[in-house]
Amino acid sequence: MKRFILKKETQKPSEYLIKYSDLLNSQQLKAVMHDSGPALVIAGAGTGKTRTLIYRVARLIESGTDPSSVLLLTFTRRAAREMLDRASSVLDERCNRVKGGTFHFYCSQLLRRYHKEIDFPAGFSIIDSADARDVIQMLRAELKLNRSDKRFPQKSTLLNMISGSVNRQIELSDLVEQDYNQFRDHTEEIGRLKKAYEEYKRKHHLMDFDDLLIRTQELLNTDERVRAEVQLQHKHVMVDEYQDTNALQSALVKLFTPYTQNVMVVGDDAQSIYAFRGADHKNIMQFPELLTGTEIITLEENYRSTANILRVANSVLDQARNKYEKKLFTKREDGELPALVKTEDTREQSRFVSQMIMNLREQEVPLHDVAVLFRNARDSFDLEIELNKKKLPFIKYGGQKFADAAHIKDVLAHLRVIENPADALSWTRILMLIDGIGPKTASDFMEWLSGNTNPYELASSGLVNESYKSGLYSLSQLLIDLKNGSFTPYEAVGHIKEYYSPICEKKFDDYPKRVKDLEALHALVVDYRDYKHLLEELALDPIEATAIDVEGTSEDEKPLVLSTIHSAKGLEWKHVFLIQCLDGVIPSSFSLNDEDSLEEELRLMYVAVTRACDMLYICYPMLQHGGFGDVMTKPSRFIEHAGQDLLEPWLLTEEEQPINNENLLPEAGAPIKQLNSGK
DNA sequence: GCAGCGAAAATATCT
DNA sequence: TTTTCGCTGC
Repeated sequence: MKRFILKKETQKPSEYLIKYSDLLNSQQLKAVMHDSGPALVIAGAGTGKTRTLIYRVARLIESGTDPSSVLLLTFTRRAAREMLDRASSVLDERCNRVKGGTFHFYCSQLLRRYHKEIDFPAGFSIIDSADARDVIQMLRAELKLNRSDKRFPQKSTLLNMISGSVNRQIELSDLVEQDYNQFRDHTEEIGRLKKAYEEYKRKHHLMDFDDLLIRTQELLNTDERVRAEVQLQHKHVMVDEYQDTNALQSALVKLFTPYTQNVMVVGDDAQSIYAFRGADHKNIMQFPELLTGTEIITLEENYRSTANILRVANSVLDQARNKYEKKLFTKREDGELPALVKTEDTREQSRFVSQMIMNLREQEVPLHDVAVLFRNARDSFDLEIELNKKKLPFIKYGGQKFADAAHIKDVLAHLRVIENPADALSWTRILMLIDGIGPKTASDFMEWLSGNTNPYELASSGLVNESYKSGLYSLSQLLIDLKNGSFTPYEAVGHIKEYYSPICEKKFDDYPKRVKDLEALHALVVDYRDYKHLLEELALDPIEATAIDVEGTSEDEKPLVLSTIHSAKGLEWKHVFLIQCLDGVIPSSFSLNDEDSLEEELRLMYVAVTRACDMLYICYPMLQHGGFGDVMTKPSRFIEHAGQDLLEPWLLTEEEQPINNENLLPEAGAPIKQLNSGK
């Protein structure tokens, strides 16, 4: 029998403008050229995962795929933006028309488009977890659940439970049983609270982060027409950082999957660090079961780190109980041996790090190629003081977000009631700012507000009491102005700031700092066209950097990066300092009793180590100054047994500097290390 | 019903 | 160390 081969209608490699085969290794090329059907790319740290995705986007578009039929789901919106920008620069502008963003962002877009089908108004508000906790707190008091003799969980714990059951797609009662055994007597009340919370959100047109995902799932599961429409829009779906998706998100991937089954997911099971959000690192290995016929491509050549850094990384991973099928290799040279720096205390650690960074800067290493990483946002507080002292500019990622601060939320709440008059949460917030109005009065106003066509005429409510009359009038006047004035967000925030500043001064002792933040907010909203976009952006894509500048950063030198390890995911720097590398910090003391959590901390350590290209410095202080005197510390168990063939111990020597004893370390340029061979 | 104070408890990582 | 709770006086 004669076989006739039907050629697929794709361009031949030779016809591509971009010379993919020159730019990529064979495995990367395989992923980039992968055409149809599901694919799983297992990409170890530093193996060019992002590069592969970027070239795949370019390749698809070069082959004639309509950019708007490509969906690229990433972990942060910043990541999506950067990838598409880079794809545009290797190919052309068309790449910027690819649909990209986080699951939450894409779902919010779908829900706004199909708001009728889910019986919500298009102007629903998205609430962040701080808002969600406030609602829960309120309902908790309302349901009188806190009156019980036995301890009832705190609002954050409650939200963790509710959110956990949603994201992992398991029953709340089972979750309480498994993970919160100490509260099992309250299972029934917790269930009631969950129900009340859901009713409240529906009534006031609010959606929390989980709702964005769950409502989309419901919509696509129940409405065949919408599902078909959505699936038709995707020719290709790509998901980055798939190891950090949860059960709900993988269900969504399946629902987005077009009939062509063109789904490519990329990730590294050894870098899964979001279990606390319901992510399951096993998810990625089970992807072939989600979509049958999955092609598996593995990237193993690391281009980022020196061989010595990779050896440390591998020794971390070797401690895992869960063995990862990963043998990263590099053609890079050994490089310097990573340093293990033991300091007297946290102060000395800060002085060492800042001094080293100044030395590096003198050796022409730009500040921006250096990063300091840590487990918790607060672990860098002391260093921040030192950097300020030395006038080293830095930017910090992770920790409390700018938009989480109470004063920022206060200001934005005024805009939110304009956008969504049913947003009782924001109403309560802004009413309680007025002297004389507490929870009871605020809730009386809520009563009046529901079903009132002009909620901003607060004076006509018949609730006006002498004690808060003037405050209420000013608020009412402000809101009416905002509603009718058709201001830009910049003008609106200006008005609110004027109204709010005196309140801020009275409410907070540290108001100078907060007033400065308000200025920053004001400057920042200049780019937004309307309230809706502003509020949505701030909820889904909060300003990542929490801090801010240093005085005396005259030059436009790009700053040093301080970051939590979580926020450092996917990034790399030439020199990386890992500070506070202590047992109880990493691994966190909360994780010590649980195998799975401990394993996640180990992966976190792995992520931290693999961020470094040229040089890695692992630092820990021997003493921790606490409230009740000094506490001896233990270095992290993950590095405790690393031999001197892996990590070179550095001995810090103090140099006498009678003139200025702030500067106890050797001057820049002077040798700072000695081999601690004698131990 | 509100605000302020002191005691007690919890305490991270992020969309 | 900071946030939350409960109590007291206005």
